[in-house]
Amino acid sequence: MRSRRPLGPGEWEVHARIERFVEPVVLLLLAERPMHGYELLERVPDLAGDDRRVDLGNLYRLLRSLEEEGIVSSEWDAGLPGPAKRVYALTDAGRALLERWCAALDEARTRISAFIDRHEQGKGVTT
Amino acid sequence: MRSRRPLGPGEWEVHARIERFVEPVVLLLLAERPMHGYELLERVPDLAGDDRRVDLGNLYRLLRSLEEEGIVSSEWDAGLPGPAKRVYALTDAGRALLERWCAALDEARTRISAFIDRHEQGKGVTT
DNA sequence: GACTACATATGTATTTCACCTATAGTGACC
DNA sequence: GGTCACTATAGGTGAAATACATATGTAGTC
Repeated sequence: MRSRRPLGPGEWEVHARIERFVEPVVLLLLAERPMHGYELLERVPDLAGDDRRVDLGNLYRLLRSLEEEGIVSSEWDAGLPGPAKRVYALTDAGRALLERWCAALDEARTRISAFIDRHEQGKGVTT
Repeated sequence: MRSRRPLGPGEWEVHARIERFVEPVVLLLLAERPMHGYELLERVPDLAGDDRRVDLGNLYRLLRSLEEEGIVSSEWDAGLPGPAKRVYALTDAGRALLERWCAALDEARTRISAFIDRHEQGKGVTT
C-alpha cells in the first residue's frame, strides 16, 4: 500500500496505471516516424500522461530489448549536428505487436467501463 | 520481456493490465454487500477478467492491509457450518477510496481512448 | 480413515519500475 | 586547450506488485 501517496487523514491518492504502457506508446510513436531515444523521451509523456514520466535508463533498456526481439531496428546517424544518434524504426513484427497492444488496450477499456457501470448501478442511477 | 508468452515465431501475447486492479474490484464487491475472503476470490474474476486470476495469498494479504488502513473492517463468523469465516465490510473511508479509484480508472480509460484514436488516425481513417 | 472442498495464512521468487550514477561525444566560449 | 553545458546511451540498485508454492484447520462423504 506504500505506493499510494497520503492525501489527508486516512486518504490516499490513487493512480490506475497500465502496466508496461510505455511500450505501446514507443511503438506508436515509431510507427508514425523513426526517431532516436532522446526524442522519444520527450514525446512519450504526450501519450502516457505527465504522471508517467519516463525514466531514461528504462527507456534505453526497453529499446535494446525490443531490438533483440526484432520489434525495432536501429542504426547510427552521425550526419546531423550534435552527438551521434541511434535512430530507431519499427519493423513489421513491431507493427504487428502494436496491433495486438491496441486490442489488449481496448479490452482493458471495456473492463474499466464494466467496472464503472456496475458501480454507478449500485448507487442508484438518477439519470 | 519475459512476461509475454510466446504466440508464434517472433510473436507474443500482450496483456494491458491495470496495476493493482484487484483492489478496486474488492472494494466494489464489498460495497455491494459484506462477504468473506474465499467468496471474494470466486467473484473477483467476474469483474477483473479471467486472465487476471487472483492469487489467494495476495488477496488475503490485501484484505489485512486494507483493514490496517481502515478501508475495511472484519469479524469472525463461526455461526455458519464449515470453517470459521472472516467477514469483511467496507468502511466509510473505504467507500471514499472507491470513489477515488473510479475517478482514476476513468482517467486511465481516457488515456487509452486517446492512444487508440491516435493509432486509428495514423492508419488513415476509412470512417 | 482417506479423500475432497472450504477457508485462512505464510514463504519466496520474479517482474516491473523509479531513482541514481557513469560514460562519452559535441560544440561553444574564453 | 581546458572546462562547461548539452545530448545521448548505458548500468546499478532497491522497492513494490504480483506469481508460484506450501502450510494449517474444519467439515462432509465414501
